[in-house]
This record gives sequence, C-alpha cells and structure tokens, in this order.
Amino acid sequence: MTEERRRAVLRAIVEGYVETSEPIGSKALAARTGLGVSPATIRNDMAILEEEGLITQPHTSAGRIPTDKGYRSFVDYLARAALPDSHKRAITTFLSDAVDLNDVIERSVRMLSQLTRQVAVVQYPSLRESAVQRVELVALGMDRILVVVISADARVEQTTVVLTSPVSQEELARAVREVNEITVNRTPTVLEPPLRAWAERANQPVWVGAVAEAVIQAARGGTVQRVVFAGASNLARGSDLEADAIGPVLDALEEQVVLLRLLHEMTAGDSDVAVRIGHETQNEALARTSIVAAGYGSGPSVSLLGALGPTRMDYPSTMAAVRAVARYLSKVVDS
Amino acid sequence: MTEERRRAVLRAIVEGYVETSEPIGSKALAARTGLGVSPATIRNDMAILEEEGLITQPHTSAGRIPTDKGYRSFVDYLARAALPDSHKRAITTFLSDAVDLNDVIERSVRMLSQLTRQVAVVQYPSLRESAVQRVELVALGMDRILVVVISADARVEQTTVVLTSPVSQEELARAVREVNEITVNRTPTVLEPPLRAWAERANQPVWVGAVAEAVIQAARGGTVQRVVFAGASNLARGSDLEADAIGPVLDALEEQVVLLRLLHEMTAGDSDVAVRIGHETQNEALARTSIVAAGYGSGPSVSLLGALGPTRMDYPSTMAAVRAVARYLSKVVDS
DNA sequence: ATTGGCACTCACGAGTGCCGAGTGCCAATG
DNA sequence: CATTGGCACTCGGCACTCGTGAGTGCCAAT
Repeated sequence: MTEERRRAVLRAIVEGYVETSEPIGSKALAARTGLGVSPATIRNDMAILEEEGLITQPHTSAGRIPTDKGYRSFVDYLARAALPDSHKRAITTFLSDAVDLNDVIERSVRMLSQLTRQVAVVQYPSLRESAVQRVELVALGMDRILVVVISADARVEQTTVVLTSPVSQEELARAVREVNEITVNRTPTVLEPPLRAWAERANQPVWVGAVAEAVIQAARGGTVQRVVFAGASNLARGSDLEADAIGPVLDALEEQVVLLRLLHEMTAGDSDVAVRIGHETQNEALARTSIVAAGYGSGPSVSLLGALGPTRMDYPSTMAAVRAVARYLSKVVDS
Repeated sequence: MTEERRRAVLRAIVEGYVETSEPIGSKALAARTGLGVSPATIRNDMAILEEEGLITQPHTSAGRIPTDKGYRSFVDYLARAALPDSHKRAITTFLSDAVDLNDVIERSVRMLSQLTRQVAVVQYPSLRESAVQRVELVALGMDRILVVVISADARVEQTTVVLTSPVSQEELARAVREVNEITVNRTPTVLEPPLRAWAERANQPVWVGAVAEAVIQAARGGTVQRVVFAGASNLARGSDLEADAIGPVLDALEEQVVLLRLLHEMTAGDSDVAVRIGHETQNEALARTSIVAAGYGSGPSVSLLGALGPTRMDYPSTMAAVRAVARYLSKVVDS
C-alpha cells in the first residue's frame, strides 16, 4: 500500500512537472494525487524517492523534479496512453496519398513532428532483399560513370564510378546489356557471384570491376544510410532547453553518424518502442534530451524512426505517436 | 570630404558592431576610424546618419547600431573582401572527391556553413535541357507504377502513378520498350509531342496517359525543387538572435516553399551575389536575419545557394564565401 | 566646419528587505 | 507502524533604490 502510493507520487510528480515545467511541492501533490493523504505524508514519501535517486530538488526549498532515473521508472512501469482518434485519422489520410518512397518518408517525418511536437527523425529504409529491376549506366563527362540500380520495391540507388581511362559509348552499351542480363530479376545474394565472375572474365576493361562492385552495393541497399528530420523548431518552442543547449543538439541532428549509431543501439530492446532518457544517450550534446524510437518494416533488418525532445517531455503520448507512425509505415513499406 | 567621412563613420559603425555586438559610441568611433577628428565631430555626423535612417540607438544614451538600411548601404557601397587562401584550398580539396550529384550538394552545403559560420542553403540543380538516357517503369504492388527517368546529366527523377485497374507484366514491358524508343537521346522539348501522340494512340490502355505525363514532368527536371540546409546550430551559437526568434527561423528553413520563393526573387539583381537584409526578406520570421545568395550553373536557368544569418553578420566575408562556393559549384555542374 | 564644455538621460548592476513556497523534524495519534 | 499537524528554517524571486558611467545634444568659441 505504502509502496503503491509512492509509485503514484512519482507518477504525479512526472506528470505535473511535464505539464507545468515547474518543480512540484508536497501540497500541490497532495491535492493532485486524489489520494486523501496529507502533505506531510507525501513529504515522507518524497524523502524516500529522493533517497532512491528518482527525484531531486533543484535547490533547497523548492519542489521536486524527476531525475533521469525517475523518468526511466516512469516510462517502464507507469506510462501508457492511447492515441487520440483524431491523430489516427490524421496519419492515414495524410500519408496515404504519398507519391513515392521519398514522399512517404518526408510526409512521415513531418507528421510525426506535428503529432509529438518534438523533433522527428526517420531513417530511410535499408537493405532489403528485393530483386533488381534494371541497371543503367550513364557516362558523365569523360571520366565518370553514373550507376543507377532500380529494384522491384521502388528503390532507386545511384552512385558514380571514377574512371582512369575514357570509355566509349559502344563499350558502355555492351556493359549495360550484359549487366542487365545477369542481374535483372535476381536478388542481391543471388546475383553477386555471377556478376563478379563476369567482371573478372578475360579481356574485360578494368572499369567493369568497379561498376560491378557499385551495382552490388546499390542492390544491397545503397552505401549510405540516410536520416531525415523535421520539426527542429520544436526544440526552441518550449523554453525548456536553455538557449545555449540547443546548438549542440542541432549539430547532433545534422551529424547523421551520431544519430544512426544511437538509433541502432536502441533496437536491442525488442519491445515495440524504445526510450533513451537524458544521459542514457551517452552523448554530451543530448544529455538533456530523450529519444523515443521504434523500428518499422520487417524481415532481417528493420529501419528506425523516432522523436527527440527535452527529457521533460510527454512520454506516454510521444510513445503512442511513434508507435502509430511506425505501424503505419511498416504497412506501407512491406506492401 | 565631409560626405566621405560620413561614409567612413557608417562603415566603422557596421564593422565595430559586427565585431563586438555592442552599440558603438562616439568616443570609440573617433579612435577606431583613425581619422583625426574629435568625438564631437563624429556626433554631428552620427546625427545626420540617424536622420537619413541609416543608424539608430537602441535606447537613449546608448551608442548607435546600423539599421537595415544602414547595412544595405554598407553592402552596396562599402563591402568588399577577399577569401582567405586557406578557404579557397578547403573548397577545392573538400569538394573534389564527391562521388555523385547528391554528394556534391551535400558537401557544398556543409562547406558553406563552415566557411560562413551561418546556415547554408543549397538548392538542387533544376530544369536542365538534357537528353533522356533511359526510362524505367516498375510495378508497385497492384495499383501503382514507379516511373524513373535517367537523364544524360546524371539526374535521376522518380514519381509514382496510381492506377485505376491492374496492369499485366507484359503490358508494362511493352510500354517500357515503346517509351524508351520514343524518348531516349531526346531532350524534353523534342520528346514531348511524340510521347503525347503515342499515349493518345488508339487502343492504348488508359494508364499510359498518366505515365506519359509523368515522364515529361520528370524529364523537365522533376516536379519538386528541393532545398537542403546545414549549420542550423550556427543560429544558436552567437547569442545574437534572442532564443524565441530562432524557432520561427527554423520553421522557415524547413518550409521549403518560403525559401524557394525568396531565393528566386533574389535572382533579379544580376550582380554575382545578392543580399536581402532583415525586413527586405518580406517575411516576419526572417525579419532579423539576412540572406546572401548567388546563382550557380549556367544556361537558361540557374540554381541558387546562399547563407542565412542574423542581420548583424559579417557581410564581406560571407559574400566572398558564397561567391567562391557558387563559382566552384558552377564548374562542377557545368562539366 | 570643427571643437571643447556642459548638463542631461538612461541602462545596468549592486545592495537591500520582504514574502511565500517548500522542506525536515518531532511529537501526537489511531 | 504509518499518518498527521505543527513549527522553525531556508532560500529563490521580486520589488525597490541608488550610484555610476557611457553616451548624447546643444551651444559658444575658433
């Protein structure tokens, strides 16, 4: 009973602080929880919670605010919220008339940033075992070849290959024909050996090796993994992060590498949505922010999307929104 | 003589304010200009400059700061700076090993944001009259077709077309063959009439019309014009913009439309770099920022790139950096 | 046209005192 | 043993004042 009440107190502190962004005192709490207990009782509970490291006071004679650990406990045991119907409808109507994969991703990230009122992050889908539909080679000036690989699942990957010596149109045309013969309607794993063999055949020009590698890479899902974000202005809206803390966060967002690593690590926890809170991000710049992420798509490798905001965020509804968009995106991408 | 000195005073005010970000007083000015005149003289000049609307004082008994109009006069008549050699070298070395068009653009925008310490903006090259290299159609699920158009200048455009009734693989293959026969090695203007004619031929399925339109659009340079930016954190770095002013700016950056319109308007001035200062942007959110832009590429339509920062920015060196990157990008894109 | 002098105006920071929210502890109670 | 009311104590924040100094505008002198 007393233990149960302490949970309720923690919950009330988190919810209250998220709502008002001001430290919560014992009196306000006593009213808010609805449990008919006096402020003094609450104070005792708070003392214990503080000892456990779940809450802290910014300065003597102020109310309490949750620590990272407190938020953690909150999301692990206490958070749960349904997505409002209006949001559900918004997702389907807004995303359903996207015209291509880029558009889907772009709309998703915008949508998610609006729903959560946070910065939304979406990783481009990657690494799918789907058959090659067509390979195209285009001469670029004298010393480069553009390699375009179109796969059956609407992905278009492109790279360039740098040449050491010029190549004739005839050679190129022949290469296009041969590469397509070998690759079309084959998945990356299947097409790899024959393509390599072709490149290593006698009296092939040297550049075909490079082209073959480029095609294999592209078929596999491209060399680079991209991440797009939207809603950066939400960082500034709430006067929550101090002004000088938002610069580094923006840097981290543009620094794709950081984000990708972070998102990747988050897949480990296999529940549907994963949450990293404050210092859990292991990143100086993001020490005052949290990330709520979920995978989408299916099969061997999922891609990720998520929302990033101040540690003092509305976890339940953010998690609900992330989950919903991930679900929807899965449907679209898997079809 | 007296007129000439007033210009020098204005210049010194701008330069001083940019450097220190504090209003400049008559005494400091008298020292800084180097002209051997007394503070009192400067005061007279300042009174006139203020009457002309070029400078203002934030409050009584403070120094003067430039108005938008003052900055304008400064960039029109007084600004000129060379790019440091180190920067020149940075541009060529960093941009020369880009692997494809996307990469060039991405590197450019990063480079520019570093050089200027502002937010850099680069528009994707658009709308070029270059021949079609290959058109590919891919069935997406049952009711969509992905249209990919590859043009000789390494552009890859994609759209989807929604179908009302399913289409067979055979039909699709035939369409691919016929469309390529008509379009390959032809420029958009040339291929448009025959492609339309083909689509309107008797007993063609209905969907070919939509496909034909999509191909024409894509060949023309795609339906959407994209803008990428980098260095958003530079907005926060200088404590120049008040914290609550940066949110709207971030919004404007993500709102591609606003930026595109603005950049487009700036081409009018045909000198190499154009500058919009403060309210000249005609945009509430950008009222406290300036944009330095330049076109790159050549031919009928140029694309744009630029730097965006607080009105209190270092115009001469920003202009030099923008000019240099634009020059370099022109070389790359035109080749 | 330029200059020194002079009175005037404010923004800003330091110093002060008060108020109230919030705490910890203790003794009393069921 | 958990809960409660009471009480002394601590500080952050706010309002207020006041001195200081930078900077100005104007005027008379050169």
